Amino acid sequence: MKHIIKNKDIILSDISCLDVELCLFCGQAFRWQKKENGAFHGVVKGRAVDIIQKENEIIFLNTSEKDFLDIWLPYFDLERNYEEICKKISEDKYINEAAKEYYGIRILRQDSWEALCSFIISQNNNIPRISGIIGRLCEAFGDRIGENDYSFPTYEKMKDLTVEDLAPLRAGFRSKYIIDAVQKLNSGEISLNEIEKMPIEKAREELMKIKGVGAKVAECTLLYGFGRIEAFPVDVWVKRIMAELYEDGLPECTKGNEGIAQQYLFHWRRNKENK
DNA sequence: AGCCAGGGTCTGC
DNA sequence: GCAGACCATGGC
Repeated sequence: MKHIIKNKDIILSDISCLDVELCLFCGQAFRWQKKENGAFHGVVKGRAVDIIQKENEIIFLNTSEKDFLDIWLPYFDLERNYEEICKKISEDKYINEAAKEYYGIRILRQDSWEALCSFIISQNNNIPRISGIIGRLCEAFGDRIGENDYSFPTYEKMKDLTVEDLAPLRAGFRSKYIIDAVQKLNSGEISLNEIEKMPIEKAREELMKIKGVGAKVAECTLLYGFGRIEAFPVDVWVKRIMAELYEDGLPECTKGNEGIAQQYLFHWRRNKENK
């Protein structure tokens, strides 16, 4: 893929396995909106952007090359060869079916704290409500960076908050888990920088020291927050798929890319339910 | 009204 | 180590 600068826009061409709408709305990120004009609006690392996808190009509006390289290129995981990975994991016939129907899903490389916090909120919850809670979290405690845009609050910024302070979020029993994560990160008991360098088994253990972080939330944090594409979150939908199609576990062809296979299967299975 | 949602904790065996 | 109650909230 190539990018050029035009005025204040970045235009991406030679698109390879990248469907922006699918990436943003397949259940891995919770803060994006589709505007009436078809543009996707969101905030990452305190930067708001509008993205338009056309036939053969994707336009990042009103940004800079620096932000494109620092933020949007890693966020959409543009340096990874998904073409090749999809071909490999599609040796399995069901993944092949899912990947044909939803070609262009990539794993978004989100901020690790945002991913951790978001997936703590996700437990025993549904996607629209998760988005609502996170939206209220950002509005209440993030920085206002535009008319209706707020950054995701850092854990440093949330340092002195109590469970009662989170009441307006209507996060229910998850509030105490968020506070526990905030405290463990601020005290240094757990370090996201350290987790990033750990082998995955150790990283899992470390994340699960936080109350409200079990296997599934840890796996989501590793996959979406740390770019560990071998992480394999199993939620109710993936559990269904495993029972229906893969009683003996994932096929060999997914090895090393389990998280990407998971994303295709999750979205495929979840959408099939509504037909 | 009851069930479900990108689950986890706690208790009791 | 595993099953089952319980956890808040909102949509259907």
